[in-house]
Amino acid sequence: MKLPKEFYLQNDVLKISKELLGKFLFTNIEGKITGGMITETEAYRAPEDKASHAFGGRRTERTEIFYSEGGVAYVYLCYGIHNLFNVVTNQKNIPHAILIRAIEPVEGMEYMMTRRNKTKVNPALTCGPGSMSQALGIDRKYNGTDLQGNEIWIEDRGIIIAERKILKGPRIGVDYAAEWAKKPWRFGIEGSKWVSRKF
DNA sequence: TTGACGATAGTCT
DNA sequence: GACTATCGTCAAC
Repeated sequence: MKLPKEFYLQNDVLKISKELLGKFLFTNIEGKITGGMITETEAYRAPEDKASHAFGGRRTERTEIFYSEGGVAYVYLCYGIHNLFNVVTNQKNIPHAILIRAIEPVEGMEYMMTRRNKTKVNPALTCGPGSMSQALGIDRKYNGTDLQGNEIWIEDRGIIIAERKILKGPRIGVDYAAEWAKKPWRFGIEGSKWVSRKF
């Protein structure tokens, strides 16, 4: 069951970030279906969130997709090397997004290992936002992709992560955002080894 | 037109 | 644990 459009239109990006844990992210790229269960997310809540690219309501060619209605992908290049995949949420003109940082592999392990040049299925394969995107074949071409389509989508397979099983911690790599960097807006599944770093 | 700077990951110590 | 490759983006010149 693909998550419906309404899921992404909810207004509480922190709540959606937690609800995405235990959902299944899939891609069908170059004829290869790959995917897994989402185990780690981070919320970005502009305009007030200094750590967001859309901080202060900034609109540029890159950030424009942030202002779309929820349910589309925001993919950008970080450090000149890594493609980072985000889900845009909320109503049109409200620039909220969720960075998907890690998945537990479920489908198409062979393809993911080839893309990542790895020989084992372990957290290095799909944990960390750059690694995950590479494993799934996501790059900047997919910026703006509608998650209701057949290239990238998220499924609900009936797994619910209880609030008490959700780990929370400060977001990674956003120290420049001062007090906003300290907010516990990074979420993970307790006990999962499929996370990019310890909480 | 140009220069400073990352929402990282892999390698080396 | 420290070091850094590498290039698109953005704001200033």
